[in-house]
Amino acid sequence: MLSAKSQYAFKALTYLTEHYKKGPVLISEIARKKKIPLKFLENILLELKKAGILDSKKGKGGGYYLKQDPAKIKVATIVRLINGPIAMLPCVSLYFYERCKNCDEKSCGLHDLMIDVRDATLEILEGRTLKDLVV
Amino acid sequence: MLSAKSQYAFKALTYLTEHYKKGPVLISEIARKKKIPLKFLENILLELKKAGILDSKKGKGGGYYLKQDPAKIKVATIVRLINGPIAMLPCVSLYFYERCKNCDEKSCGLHDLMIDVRDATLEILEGRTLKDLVV
DNA sequence: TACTACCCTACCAAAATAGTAGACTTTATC
DNA sequence: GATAAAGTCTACTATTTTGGTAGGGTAGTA
Repeated sequence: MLSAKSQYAFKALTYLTEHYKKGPVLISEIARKKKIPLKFLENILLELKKAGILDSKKGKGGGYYLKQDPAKIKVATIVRLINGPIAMLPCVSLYFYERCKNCDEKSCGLHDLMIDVRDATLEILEGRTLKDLVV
Repeated sequence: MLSAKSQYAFKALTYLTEHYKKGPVLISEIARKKKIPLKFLENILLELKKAGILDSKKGKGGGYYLKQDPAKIKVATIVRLINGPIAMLPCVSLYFYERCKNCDEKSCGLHDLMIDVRDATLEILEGRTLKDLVV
């Protein structure tokens, strides 16, 4: 399941997508409109900025805005960033790989199955962008 | 990600699948062979028994065994039982549905996306059984 | 230079996860 | 029927993750 943090991130990003190219948006405005705890949202937006998804302007008239075209920001990227691995097992994760304890990957049926699940999931998450989230 | 508990459950079930129709298997044997903490495994097997997946025999010569044909036990069933929801959002879960806070499901892009992810995942998890986990 | 708004570190509480303890019950077999 | 084997059950504890808060620092703009 996506964490609350991830859901907040998507709500904020959706809001910023709707305001793309319309100047910086205040954290407090996003928090109010999307009903997200203000300080928690600050952390999330800062994280997205450090990852290169958002940029910000300080001082009066400042705020956050999308650094790239929302049609170029994949949903998969956001999930990995805020929520962590997409795969159901560490040993089949592309970006967070860890070897399994006590399980030979070459002869593990669960391993093979979870690769299929991962690929099916990625096919969707890699193919959709923030733009697709706005209806 | 699947919890450690879920991974233990699958290891144990795989072992029992390999011993299907060969009489009861000791908890301690499974724990030793699959390197699972004994008491933790006890809880897991008991849970699987209460759910109707396993059955057991008490006393000397006792142990656990699969109640049904491993080719008829879906992976999805086990995941739901031990790990919980398969969907990435409560509002798109078939078995653990909960309404979203502050999100109208009819106009939520994330909602629609996650339904697609859920269906792609289920297509695989509902189609494979314990038998498929044994290579 | 004062105000605004993001930046940053640290902290805290609650919930979920992982694992343990120990007493109890049932059953096979000698 | 005694005994030992083996699952049953309740409860507890420790650790990690998650969700959220506090408050001062820093930079930009008018």
